[in-house]
Amino acid sequence: MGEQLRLTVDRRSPVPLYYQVARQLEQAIASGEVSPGFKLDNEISLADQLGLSRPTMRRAIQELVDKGLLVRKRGVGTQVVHGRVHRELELTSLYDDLRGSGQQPSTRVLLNVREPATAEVADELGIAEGEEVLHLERLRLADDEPLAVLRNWLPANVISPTDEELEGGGLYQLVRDAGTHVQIARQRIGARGATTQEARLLGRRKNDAVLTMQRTAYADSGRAIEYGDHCYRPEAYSFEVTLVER
Amino acid sequence: MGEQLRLTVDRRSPVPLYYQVARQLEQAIASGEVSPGFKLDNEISLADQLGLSRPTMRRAIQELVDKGLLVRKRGVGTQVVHGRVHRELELTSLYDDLRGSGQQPSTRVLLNVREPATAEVADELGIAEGEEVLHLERLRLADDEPLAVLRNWLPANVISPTDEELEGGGLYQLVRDAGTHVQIARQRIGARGATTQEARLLGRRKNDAVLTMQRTAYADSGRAIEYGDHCYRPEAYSFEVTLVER
DNA sequence: AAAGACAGAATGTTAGGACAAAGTCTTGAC
DNA sequence: GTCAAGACTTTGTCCTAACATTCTGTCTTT
Repeated sequence: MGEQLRLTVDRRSPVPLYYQVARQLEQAIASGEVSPGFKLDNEISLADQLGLSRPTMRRAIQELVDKGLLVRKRGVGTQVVHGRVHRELELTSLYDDLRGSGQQPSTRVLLNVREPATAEVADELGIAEGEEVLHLERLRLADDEPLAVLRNWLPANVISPTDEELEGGGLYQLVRDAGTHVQIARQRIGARGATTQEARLLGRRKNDAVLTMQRTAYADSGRAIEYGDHCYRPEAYSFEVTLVER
Repeated sequence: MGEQLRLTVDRRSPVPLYYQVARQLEQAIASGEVSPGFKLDNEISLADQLGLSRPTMRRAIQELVDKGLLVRKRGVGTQVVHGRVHRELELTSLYDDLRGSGQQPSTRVLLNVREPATAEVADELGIAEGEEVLHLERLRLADDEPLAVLRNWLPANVISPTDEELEGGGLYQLVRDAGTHVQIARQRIGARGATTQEARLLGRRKNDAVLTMQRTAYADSGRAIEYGDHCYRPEAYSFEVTLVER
């Protein structure tokens, strides 16, 4: 297969050079322009071809190694990994994920109130028990099929959304629009039997298996922004993770 | 809190300098020697203190930023993140995870045979249907409590373990001992009701919720090394993931 | 013919310097 | 007193350069 990687960089662009190269490489792999096992030219040669220094070229490659798309071996070279490539578990909202995969997401707001934080919520958010928090409960649907029950608690001053705003998009979009940058999130993924309420909302029976996810998200200031306790219909949703040995 | 970070490097060690520094920083954070919100000295000053160049110091810090332990902001500095720090989902075996957390892992071998690959297994391993594979089924216990049912398929020539070897440790250890380096793995995490057999093994009832994980692992050669289909008792096990916005 | 020595090729680590961009704080003008 | 301009601090990007380490294949020797 006459594979030939053609990369370019635009030095007038404000986008970092290593980032430009990484995205093009990623695109070439995702589109199948280069197939699994394809061996890249060595770093120095690639850098020369693009008029870059080796560290910059190396950084671009490293990005994709970290993502699990390329494999490097000392003394040998760099190859495109074998096996299917799929979308990563990223810091995106379920809403955006669904739209990205061609489904039609929608939201039903079940609860949108302010209340004092319970001990559990206060602990997760790192605030005092009883402090006011925004409590949201939403039912997320994909193509009008119930997919997940989303329960979230946010410190009082992060956002004050109307029901309409909640129905029009994802929670993270609202947080970003409010000028808060979500930097890091910790998730715990598990399973349990559905409660009566969850079963009713998801169209299942009580104690049928549901996939659960608890998440605490932090802003770049280090402050906790959101605690979420979600449960998903397992036939319709699963999490994917790629692990790379460094 | 009289916090003072004391780092050292050993230039005679074959361990890379950035790695030495990263591990010490990680240790200091994990042990609580520096508390959340602690502001590190700037990169140049830290590099000077250790007699390192700025790129090396920067790389050490980057490692921890990627792990979600530190947060950097341009013009401001680098801080230890708020919130609890817990063990990462890494490319380690369940066996090692359990031992690391102070529990006593054990294994009961249910099946250890060679058989022709089914279509599903062949597809996951990237081999031809009907090609010989090693098929393992194990029950993993923690402190004599059943924890997970582990089903694995490996290409025929990777390992040939005895039941005793399987009972003495994790699968990945055997693969490593055979000289194969596991480089990357893709995992899909979901949930479903337990089958009759799983329920019996795990001490649950049929259709009780179990947490499931399907994994395909690849060697650094790009060849698939293992396909696993595991299910866990959800009260006893969950997956943790840290997501970092870059 | 097989085993070991050696050279070549590729990535891994480290150094040191320069400038850019973003956030914070001080200073000065109104 | 308030607001804006500018100085300063700190991380972000990029460069050149050198040497180390590991793997592969070849060539020599036995």
